[in-house]
Amino acid sequence: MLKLTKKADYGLMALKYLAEHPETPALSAKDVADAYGIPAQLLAKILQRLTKTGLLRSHAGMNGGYALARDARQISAYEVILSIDGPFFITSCTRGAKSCDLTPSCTIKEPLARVNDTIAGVLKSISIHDLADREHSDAAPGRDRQGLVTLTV
Amino acid sequence: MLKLTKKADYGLMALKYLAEHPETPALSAKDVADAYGIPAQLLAKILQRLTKTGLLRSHAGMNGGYALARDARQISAYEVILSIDGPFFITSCTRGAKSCDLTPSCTIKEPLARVNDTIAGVLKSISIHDLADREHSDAAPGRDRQGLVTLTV
DNA sequence: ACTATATAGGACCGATCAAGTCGCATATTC
DNA sequence: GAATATGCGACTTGATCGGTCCTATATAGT
Ligand code: SF4
Ligand code: SF4
Repeated sequence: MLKLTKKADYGLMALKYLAEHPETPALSAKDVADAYGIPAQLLAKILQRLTKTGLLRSHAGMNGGYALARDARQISAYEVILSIDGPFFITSCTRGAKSCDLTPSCTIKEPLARVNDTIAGVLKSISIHDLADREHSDAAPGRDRQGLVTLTV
Repeated sequence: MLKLTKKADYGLMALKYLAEHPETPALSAKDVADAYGIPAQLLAKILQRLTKTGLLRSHAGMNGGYALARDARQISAYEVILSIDGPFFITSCTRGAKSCDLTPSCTIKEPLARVNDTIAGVLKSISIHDLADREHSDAAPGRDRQGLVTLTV
């Protein structure tokens, strides 16, 4: 329950890795997979998905690979999860097609929808850059960087 | 991914229902199940779980049933989910026993752990009472009730 | 041209887990 | 003692996740 898929996990790791190597023009799926021990074929498909949704730019052939399509600051964890796992919903209803059959009688779907939005907001407030540049975290200048999320049930 | 189990859903609904009927000494699992169309046997086991974790008080026999063990304000959604679905973790690692085998090389588990805490905080800030008393939401007095959650990746 | 490298993507499989059912034991009230 | 209700474990079914395999295509270097 409420568990991130490993695919999304891997995707985040890969994007972070790409963000940490801005000098290289492109890194292959195998490069990234080897760096962490992720199954190469699996990661390949994940990166393909991220490419199709526009988060990555790919280049086939030798010395090919993937590179971030945007600045790491402009890519949110939410987008990554969305790309890999599809629409983000914590409840079974709101899942377009075959939802929970007691949707009409349910009285908590509205409040839960708000919780859903809140969590989505948290994810949206996290960028790949945030994951990557951990080292300067404490040495950050006066204005501490922190996302404020308001939750009104 | 990141989806609440229906069991937790049902549990929240049931608790809310109990919170809305404070006059009755106890409501049976069947009562609640019929009120929403939840499979009775399934809900029974959920309520038993909630009883075992101390969120509900049960009474067997005729006119028996369940009642909230505490005030609805003192029961958080987090506790409910925890009781029904077990420990709350969005990642596969930190799952005590058989975790992800690339835990050592993973570089995002720490940031994700912080996200985990943030989401847990959101859930903790929601009480059964919040789910139940929806009607006076807009008519609330000056100080608007809203949970502030700080997220520092 | 040929080959090595790399992306693109479909088919498939096994393990796990959620959801729900069944059966039986126990407690309580009438 | 019958009706009601909790308590609890075993079980079945279906979906989803994690992962593999196989093929097609694109590109760079020799
Ligand atoms: S309808 Fe109510 S019970 Fe069914 S999934 Fe949505 S929230 Fe959960
Ligand atoms: S170790 Fe990294 S990859 Fe494995 S589960 Fe934890 S976070 Fe996800």
